[in-house]
Amino acid sequence: MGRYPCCKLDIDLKKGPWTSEEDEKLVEYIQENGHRNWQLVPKRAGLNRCGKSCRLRWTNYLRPDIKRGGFSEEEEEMIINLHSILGNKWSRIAAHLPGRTDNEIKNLWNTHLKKKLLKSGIDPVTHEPITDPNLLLSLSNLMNPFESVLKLQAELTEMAKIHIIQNIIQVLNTPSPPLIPSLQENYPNIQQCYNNILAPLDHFFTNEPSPISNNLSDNMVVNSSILENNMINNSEYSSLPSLVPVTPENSVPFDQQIIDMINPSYDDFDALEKILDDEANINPPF
DNA sequence: AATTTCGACAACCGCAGGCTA
DNA sequence: TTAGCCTGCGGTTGTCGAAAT
Repeated sequence: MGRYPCCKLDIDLKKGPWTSEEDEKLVEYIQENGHRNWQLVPKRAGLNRCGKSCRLRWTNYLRPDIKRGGFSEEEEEMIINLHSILGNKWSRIAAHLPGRTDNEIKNLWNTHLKKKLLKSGIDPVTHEPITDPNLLLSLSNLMNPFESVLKLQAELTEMAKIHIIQNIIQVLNTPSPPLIPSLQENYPNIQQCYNNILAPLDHFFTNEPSPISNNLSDNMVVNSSILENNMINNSEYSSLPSLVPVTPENSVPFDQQIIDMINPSYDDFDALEKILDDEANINPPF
């Protein structure tokens, strides 16, 4: 039954890098006899290697139709496109690139293309734009470990703040029974809401002196125009988690928190942070 | 100049499915 | 029919040269 014993039973077989003499022997033998049975190849070629090792050396390095040298831009693009369709099916990808081996493509992917995509903000697994904060953090570490972490933290903070303001707008636009009757009466449309509530809030997110308070944290450096653009134009804004109504267990009414937030007597940023914390507990943005 | 770290790539390992004596 | 080898494949490791310290 079965075939010849497997070569792995032979413990004296050589491993590791091939010498030029071994290469010569293997090439010479295959050119004369072919390689119908890889287990016989090393024995008949006079090599102290297993058939599997010979096969790999031939298919990945010695084959005459192998294209040596670096990959062109076109080849790299093709690999990326094929990978987005086929995934880690290296042999199937290699079939579309004459002269390239699956091993070569796999190595190129792991050493170059993965990083290239990450730097472009593309997830190398899904080929979609990166949205996972953890992945973004990894990417940041890859590019500029210290500076980028601070930048990313600022961006995440900005997103959280935008989320809060989105919720404020949503509350103000909620039809009857209104969640915040007093505010809705005072600001019946979105423009008025912005003029009277959000515009003053801009000062919370800039490093300019605020007419409301002079005691704002220097860390709040989010540009108000970015904030506005995000609120009005950014499609991601609409994908933020939906508002969870404040429950009676929250001791401070939500409208009172907003009023407190824009009140000139408000002398610290703690309340806004409290709202941010509450929001995070109720409905974490990520 | 010596040593360490990093990147690229060749080679190996182990598994799954196919094949054959 | 079936035991067990063969082949292909994807993941992982090892080696070596270049760059950095």
